[in-house]
Amino acid sequence: MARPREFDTKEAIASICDQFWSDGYEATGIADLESATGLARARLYSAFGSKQGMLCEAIDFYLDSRVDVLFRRVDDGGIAGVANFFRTFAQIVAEHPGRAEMGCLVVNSMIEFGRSEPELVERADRYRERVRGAFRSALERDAAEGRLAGNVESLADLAYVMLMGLYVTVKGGAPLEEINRLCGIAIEVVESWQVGAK
Amino acid sequence: MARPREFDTKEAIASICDQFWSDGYEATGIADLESATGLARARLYSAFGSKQGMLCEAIDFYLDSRVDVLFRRVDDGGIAGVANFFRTFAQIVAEHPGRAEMGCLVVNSMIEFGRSEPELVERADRYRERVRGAFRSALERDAAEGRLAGNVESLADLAYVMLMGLYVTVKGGAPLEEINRLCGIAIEVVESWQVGAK
DNA sequence: TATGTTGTTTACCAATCGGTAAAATTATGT
DNA sequence: ACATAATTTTACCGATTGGTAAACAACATA
Repeated sequence: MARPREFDTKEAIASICDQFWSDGYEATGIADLESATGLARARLYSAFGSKQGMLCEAIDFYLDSRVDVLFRRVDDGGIAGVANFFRTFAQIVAEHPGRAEMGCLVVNSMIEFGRSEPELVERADRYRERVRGAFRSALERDAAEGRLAGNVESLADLAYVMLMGLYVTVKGGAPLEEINRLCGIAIEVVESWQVGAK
Repeated sequence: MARPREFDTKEAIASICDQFWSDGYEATGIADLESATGLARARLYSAFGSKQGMLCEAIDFYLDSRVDVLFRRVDDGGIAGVANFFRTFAQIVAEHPGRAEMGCLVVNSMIEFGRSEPELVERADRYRERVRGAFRSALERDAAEGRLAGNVESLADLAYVMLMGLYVTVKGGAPLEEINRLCGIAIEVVESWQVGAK
């Protein structure tokens, strides 16, 4: 019941998210966030409290938008859905190298902060749960019909750990051919889970 | 033919390495490096040129000491050597959580810098080559005697990508049981490469 | 012992860091 | 129209950032 905000909070968070995502937390100054959002620092602080607070909101936004969009098609795609996920991954790296080199905001933040900030550890936990959950529910469909050779949870974990390895490798600037090879291997591994595949 | 250094350069680099390793590049200030080495900033700069120069030397030291020591036993250990590597990894996480949470200096640096610094990209390349090379040469022994079910390079790549995924997960503060589960899966995968294992 | 060369010490730099106090502005409820 | 409560604006803060210039000290050679 007073003067309303003149800017859209979600929009600001989206810009902040992109900034942290592409440059990392420590490497981005408040000035970078000002120019990314077009808002003066005092406005950012009155809305979000602190730089860490901005990161938390950015990660929440990232989880609710980017991550969810990325994994929604995996959720009920079966083994093929998981394999296609890695195919899409390779495709994005090939076609949008700039975006691919940003890696994953959560992975980047996990490495920058380690377990020093509980609020971030909790978000990292949620992230892992979402990723593994997507792979799990995808595989469960095939498992229910006896088409999966192996344990759902273990194979979902394996898919998760391969994906994390890929993120690190891409961010590390590995040549495209290497990324393609690694994605190909991941796809082979996933497809070998079909009963009678091997 | 002039005044000699009063400190051991290697020792200083080792301390600098530990500092960057545990706190990351951006998060460590020159003051931290001063107290880590016991040397005044001007001495560090006269010896190493710049903060980035210190990181480069730290990574070189890390590659020549830590990484090499870690993988020397893998080099000719066969499938069992690779499996034991992951067993040792799980053991270190369980027994020395503090050290484990530091992750890997090269992985951490890859994520912090991306491909923005060519000198670091080159070192990241060397790192990946060393890791994959260790897994490859380990597997080649068994492959030569027909005990390996699969392609050496692909399986070495898979071992590499799983290891990277583990580093990320550990650094992200995942609970010990989760790490143990993931390591167990990696071990199962590796051991399934023996002919007649499955 | 004089000199050139290097390392060490001390003090310092401009720039940037994250963060904030207070005044000015504006929509809303009455 | 007026008071109220929130936002926006402007200007600013002390602390820290990475980095350096210059005086001083130790060694090798001549």
